[in-house]
Amino acid sequence: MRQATIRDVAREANVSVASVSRTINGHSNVNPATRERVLAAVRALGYVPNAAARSLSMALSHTIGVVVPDLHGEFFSELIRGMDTAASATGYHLLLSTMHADLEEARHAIAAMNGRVDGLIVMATQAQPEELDALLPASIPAVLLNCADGGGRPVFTIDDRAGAAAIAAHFAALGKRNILHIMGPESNNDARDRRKGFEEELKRLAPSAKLTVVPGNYQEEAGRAAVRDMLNSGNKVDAIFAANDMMALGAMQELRTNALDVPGDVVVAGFDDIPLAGFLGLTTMRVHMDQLGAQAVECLTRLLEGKGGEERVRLVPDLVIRASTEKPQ
Amino acid sequence: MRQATIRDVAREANVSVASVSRTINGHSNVNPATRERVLAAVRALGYVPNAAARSLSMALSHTIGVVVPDLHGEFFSELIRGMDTAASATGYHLLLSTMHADLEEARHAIAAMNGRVDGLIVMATQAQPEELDALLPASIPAVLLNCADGGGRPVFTIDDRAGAAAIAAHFAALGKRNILHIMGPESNNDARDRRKGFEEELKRLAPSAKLTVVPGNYQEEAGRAAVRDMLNSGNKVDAIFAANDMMALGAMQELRTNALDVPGDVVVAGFDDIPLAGFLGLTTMRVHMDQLGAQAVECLTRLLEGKGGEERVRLVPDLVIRASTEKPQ
DNA sequence: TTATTCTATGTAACCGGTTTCACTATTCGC
DNA sequence: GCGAATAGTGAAACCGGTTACATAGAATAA
Repeated sequence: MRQATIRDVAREANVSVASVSRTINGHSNVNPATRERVLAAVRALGYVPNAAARSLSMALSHTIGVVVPDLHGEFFSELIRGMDTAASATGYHLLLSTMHADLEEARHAIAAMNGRVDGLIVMATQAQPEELDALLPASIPAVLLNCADGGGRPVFTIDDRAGAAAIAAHFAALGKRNILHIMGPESNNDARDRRKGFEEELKRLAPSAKLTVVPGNYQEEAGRAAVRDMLNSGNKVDAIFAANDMMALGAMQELRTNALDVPGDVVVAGFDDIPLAGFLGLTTMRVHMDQLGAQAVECLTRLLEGKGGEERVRLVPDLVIRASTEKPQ
Repeated sequence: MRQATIRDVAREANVSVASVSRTINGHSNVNPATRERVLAAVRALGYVPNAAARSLSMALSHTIGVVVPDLHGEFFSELIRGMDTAASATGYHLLLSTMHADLEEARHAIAAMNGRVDGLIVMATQAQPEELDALLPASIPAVLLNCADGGGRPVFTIDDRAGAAAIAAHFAALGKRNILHIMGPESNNDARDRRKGFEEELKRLAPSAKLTVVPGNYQEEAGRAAVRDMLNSGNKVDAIFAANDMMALGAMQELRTNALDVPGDVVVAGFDDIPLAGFLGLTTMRVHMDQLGAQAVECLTRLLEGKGGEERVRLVPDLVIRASTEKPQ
């Protein structure tokens, strides 16, 4: 069955399309009697305005384009949930494209959004600032997520350095002085920032502390391997900070397998606060992806309404202290 | 900066808009020299076709509208990931709306998609078939997720009954005869199906078994409470099937708190296979939300291309046997 | 050579809305 | 009771694409 158009409604109600449009959009200068006739016709025909036509003629779609990489697990859904909540609160919709790896795909995704979205939210963890800039159309506003540099565009990031620094402060306060950091992939911005933040804060608060950094890949097994190597080398650390929870959990398990007590002999902390961390009592930094998404959307809608310019927000994660660094009372 | 339009390109290349359009869309009847001039103009102006205009004139958007409830945790992201992968493989985009609770919101979300999408994928766990039918426009195809009845439309569901039956079979094979089922919310279709599938299969395979069913709400605490009640009542069950993993984990913890061995004294199984389940050794049914999403998209694209009609697919979850029902070797 | 096909291109209508502008019929001020 | 302001309405242009149709010129057939 063909969808009724505004002209069908106009014919049915014996008015012009202009009157129908005015009625639909709640303009004031419509006679109540006319309005009623139009609304009756709308109901009778089951008329629903065509969003593409409206976008075209108004040059406005009330839609936000979202381009994100293939995030794993909770993060993705929390980010989207946060965006969606903020967007629907202000009457916006979300056009979603996930971007698997390469930039060419991102370019294509963004091109396909031209005309359908009023603004863009782009998360490109690995892209270089200048690549990213070439990607984004100059014609519509964009907000970036988790980027080092936005080239004049608002950027919202998780403050990995501050988060890692909080762990360093926690370790320092506990009096730990021989510390192991299991890093994430070197290519990853987050991983580098977490290392840097941790290292700097530790040096500041406990200059005498010894810090060993070993590579990892965000997988549980990397945490295990790091602990095994540590034990084999005879290096007796008293605290471990892994760049994410999965590695921290691996490390914790391996320590216990080797009859070391956590937190008695070694304290362990991670980053992210995945659900498992709460269940297994891992101290970690809680990252609020939903807030990140919501704030990005709010910033973009502000931009779309002409108010607000560049912004640079770093969302600081919360330190969640659990049994892995604190003796049970 | 204003986006270049097709007329700008036509002027720049000294041709008509028709030639530009033909070049862009790869029609054959364009002179190579003209094509080159057009492509040069496109590059010079940074022209990107306006998707809204194209949708309008072709009555085709290459976009799929997705309306899903606010799913918790992994499910949402896996579902979307599955859809996105399948969609982008066939050149489609995803316009997402999450629907918090009420139908009015769903109606609004669907109305806003009119003209923007070629088809719909709708998941409405609580809506009645007739309500749902009234919601969906007759003008575009739709595929339903997790619905009892599609009223002629394709339906893709997780086969909760078969999944629950698999647990029943597992328990029966283990020789368990005094069994507790912790249900999900009564209002929930999934919860009712899981109970039904479990009950029926158990009756079939072990008619002598005694089954107690207690209410729950999918929260961890409900699992704990159910075990406490069970212990207080003196009912000595030897197997517990909770309608989801969180309740199963709560039950498992409470059993161990009360010095009961899992799986020695009581075996425990859940449903969903959340990441925690793997970590804590909980036997459960693995639900493949990504496959559900991907298959729904593939079905819809088939529908959009005119091939394929009604379909009813039940995706059977996999039984994953872990330490909570099986003695370690 | 002339009639006929074919290729390449342009003109203009159309998709379904919004909105400017012109116009008529009121209502208001005096 | 008359001119001015105002409310209500419709015709038509426009948004940026696609495409049916017309047409001119070149290639082919007779």
